[in-house]
Amino acid sequence: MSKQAVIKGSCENCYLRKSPRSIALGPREHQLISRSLVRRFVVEEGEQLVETGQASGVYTLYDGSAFEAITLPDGRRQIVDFYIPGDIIGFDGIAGRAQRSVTMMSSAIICEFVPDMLDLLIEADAAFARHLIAAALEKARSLEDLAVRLGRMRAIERVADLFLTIYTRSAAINRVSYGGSITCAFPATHRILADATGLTPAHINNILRELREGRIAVLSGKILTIHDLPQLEQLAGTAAVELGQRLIL
Amino acid sequence: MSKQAVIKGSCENCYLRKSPRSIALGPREHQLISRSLVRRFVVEEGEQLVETGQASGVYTLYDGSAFEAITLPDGRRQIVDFYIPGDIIGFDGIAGRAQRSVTMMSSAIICEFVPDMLDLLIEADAAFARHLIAAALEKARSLEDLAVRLGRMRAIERVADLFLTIYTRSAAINRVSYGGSITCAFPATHRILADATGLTPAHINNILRELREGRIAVLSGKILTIHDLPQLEQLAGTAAVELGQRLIL
DNA sequence: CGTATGTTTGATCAGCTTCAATGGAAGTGG
DNA sequence: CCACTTCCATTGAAGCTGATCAAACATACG
Repeated sequence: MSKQAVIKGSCENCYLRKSPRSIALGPREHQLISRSLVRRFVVEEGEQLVETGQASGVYTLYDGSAFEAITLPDGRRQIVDFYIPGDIIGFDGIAGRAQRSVTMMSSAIICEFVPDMLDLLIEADAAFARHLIAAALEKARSLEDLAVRLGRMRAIERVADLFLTIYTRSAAINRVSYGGSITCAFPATHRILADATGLTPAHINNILRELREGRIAVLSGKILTIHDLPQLEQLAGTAAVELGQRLIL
Repeated sequence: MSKQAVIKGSCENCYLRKSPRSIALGPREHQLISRSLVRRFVVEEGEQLVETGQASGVYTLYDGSAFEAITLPDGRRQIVDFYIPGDIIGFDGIAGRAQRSVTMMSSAIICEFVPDMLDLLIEADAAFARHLIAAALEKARSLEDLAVRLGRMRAIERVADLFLTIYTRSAAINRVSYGGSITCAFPATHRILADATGLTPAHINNILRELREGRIAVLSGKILTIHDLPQLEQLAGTAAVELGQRLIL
């Protein structure tokens, strides 16, 4: 955690808010958000945002990508969420929770807010409280999907489902390019994929080859390329859905 | 869904609220809750609370036990949550979400509230909004634990972890008896255990035998008996924690 | 009693893990 | 600019965990 930067402008004009899927907020909320912003800083690839057990604030991922993992006493690790630009990190209090960590998959820019910002916003506006509840429930929903993936899918289905999720979420923030094939950023190593799908890196490698040779999807050079979306959807057992609006701080 | 019953008394005096872990509410909240209660009715073992795709209200499980499951197109099923008395069902809108169902594991009594009760309460009181957010985040937290169980634990650890969770949550509502061994209600079939742990009924049976012969825990006659809590905790990789306060509607 | 549902057991097998070794790519210091 | 290091991807052999399938048994229930 390093390199504090100068903050220019207000959060109201944040580029992340330009998205049509960004929930509209009132002037009071904008003011509260801007005032709650503490700093914006860079976290390098591989570094963790919050060291275990430390107090922390609320963050948003301004740019870059990251994952949240839970580690068992013997070192086994389960990745429970991926973060992309615009996502709120730590509003569920990662800091107080042992063995939970957020690690950058690329060099990232983080906005840090004061720890009690959410309380202030809830107090200020019932509509905002509803947005926060919606955000929390959306997190729960995606964790339920993760449970299905881990508990009841075979290896290739798990990877397909993960890829589809990454694609869907990237599309929701306009970070997908459609030039013949669909491509979006996903700087995950095989180990990261393994820890996200409950598999081993060796087997992930087999699955990726299978997807590559089937001309379904390729992960290479930190870029996910989807050649055959219908087939990916069939493997995942779900169609790629358009995501609804989401809260941007 | 059947047998509508007469409702006597207000929610303020609900027996579920007697627990020391029940979050204290103000008079206005009590009034709003009581007024939002539509009916109380019985759902029989094996029946589902919400048929897929139907509109529904918000419920609490007044008595009995249930599970929430997600079903894949080909019939594979993952149980993502268990419910015990006092739990709120459907505040995340199970009704609108395909392939999601809540099934009773025993004959159960359900309190149904009006669908927009939560909005009313959020509007009425910021403190209540915070409780709801806390409840949603607690749900997310337990789903993260589920992900670890499914993704990174071996079979016996998964079952031990599940048993520990059931015990911890039962203890939080005073539904555990400590007579030499620890016992609490858990009317799950092997198939239910299998769908909760990502295993098969046949293998669940092997694991239960192992736990039984190791004098660690026994599941028999809808009762979970824990003979050796420390060993169960070691298998699960966690100590049984005392749960904090929770919202009772 | 007969039926349905759940439990128990065994044989066989597949999917994924484990372990080990090789190769490639990117970064670092001389 | 090269040698060195390090991390990651790739591959293969062997083995284990847990799945699958099938059948017998127990239990509850109408």
